[in-house]
Amino acid sequence: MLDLQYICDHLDEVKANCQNRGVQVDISPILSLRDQRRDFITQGDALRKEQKGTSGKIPKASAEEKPALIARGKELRGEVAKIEEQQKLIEQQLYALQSQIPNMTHPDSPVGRLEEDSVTVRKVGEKPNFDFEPKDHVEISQHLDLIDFEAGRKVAGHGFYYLKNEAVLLELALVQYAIEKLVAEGFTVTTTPDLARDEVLEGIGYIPRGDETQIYSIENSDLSLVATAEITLGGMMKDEVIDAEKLPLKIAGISHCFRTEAGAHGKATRGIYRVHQFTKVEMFGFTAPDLAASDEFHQMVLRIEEEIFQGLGLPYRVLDICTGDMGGSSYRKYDLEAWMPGRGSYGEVTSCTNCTDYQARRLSTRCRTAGKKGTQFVHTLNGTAIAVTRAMIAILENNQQADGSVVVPESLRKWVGKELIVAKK
RNA sequence: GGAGAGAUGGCAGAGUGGCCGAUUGUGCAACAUUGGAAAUGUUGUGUACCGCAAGGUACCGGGGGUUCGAAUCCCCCUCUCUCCGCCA
Repeated sequence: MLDLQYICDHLDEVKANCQNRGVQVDISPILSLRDQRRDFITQGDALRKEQKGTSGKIPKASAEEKPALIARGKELRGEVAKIEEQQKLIEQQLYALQSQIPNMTHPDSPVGRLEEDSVTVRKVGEKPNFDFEPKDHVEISQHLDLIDFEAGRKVAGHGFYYLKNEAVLLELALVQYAIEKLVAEGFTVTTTPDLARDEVLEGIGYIPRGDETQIYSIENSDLSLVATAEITLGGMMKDEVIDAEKLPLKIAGISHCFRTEAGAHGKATRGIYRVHQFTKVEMFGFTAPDLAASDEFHQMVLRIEEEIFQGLGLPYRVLDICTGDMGGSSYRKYDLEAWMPGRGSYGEVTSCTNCTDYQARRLSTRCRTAGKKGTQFVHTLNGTAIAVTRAMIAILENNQQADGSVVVPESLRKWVGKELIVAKK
């Protein structure tokens, strides 16, 4: 979330930003809530001060004075409790309102509401020229016996699937390929929990357990299945104070991602494009709290994402995502969309986001700079290295041959163990 | 799963109802001393919130309770360690 002081001092900018982001929220009560909160704190502090003074006098007081002091102490206890309760109520309202306000936006981000308002920064790679009618990944995987949708539906329902045969090798190869790259780039690699506490989800900007939640939650617990390792990686430094000299922290994680995809019915539901579970390698960064540092990190993450797809030989385009299409935590966001011949269009395969201090404030992840007083909230960034299902669609569809076989990208062959995936007999 | 021990400031480690936001050691910083260093000495050294400031309030794993007053007493939870059992 945004800093309360900042919101109050920049009311008009924040309002305009909400407008650009397509977030409907009336932020005008915030000033009065802020003032009420301050009054309760001031009153509470004064009462507690008197309380301390009163109880402090008791051991030294004479027998005659004591009863009056004790009586006053009792009174004060009640008053303090009353004020604290009111303060808590106001703070809940304040928190609820503050949580609805999205992050501020990079001045260069395109303003717009729709996907189409995002700007294509560049296109890289050549789309394949087929001298036959290209199939989509569902047909290809049926022909090559790579994905069992039927079994997935039977066992876990629509949106679940079994990878089979070379698809399994491809998943493992993609993960290995991404991890090898990230180790070379100086990332600390991890495997993360696939579940996280709700407060961590909220800190990152997800809303578990709401009506429109995208999150699977575990009953009778405060745990939810993660929608991305961004959650578990960002949560790693919750409540920590990092020495500024150690920044930036570059951490990557392998996790499974679970999404209910509520409200996505009828929207590209064919195949493994939109599924309830997939495997992903994610990058995460904690940087010093200044825009120069986090912008630089953001560009690095984008560069790595592009190099990963260049290394796979897949054509893609880079989008500078418009204000209406980024999440609440985002300050700036780029997506990579790979060419997917089966759909005849580009499909999102990665995204990378600079969240500035928006997530860090709620997670209370701070840094200490030598010579600077106090602590500051760090900046956080995240980006996809490989989302296995989406990458696999692009590989199968772009590398298909006239005879129905699929060429394995050269960079994956050492793990897949073959150059060509052909139909089984 | 069973039994026990514990959680205090960067770290170590006192503190069992008021004089404790917290003894002390250590680490760190500044200064003094020195040709320079070691050693030594002095001073300082947490975070958050409210306030223009002076200052104030909160925080001893987390939450609740008892009390005029809680690091200290009571209840619940979490985590760590040791032992036993079980297990991929």
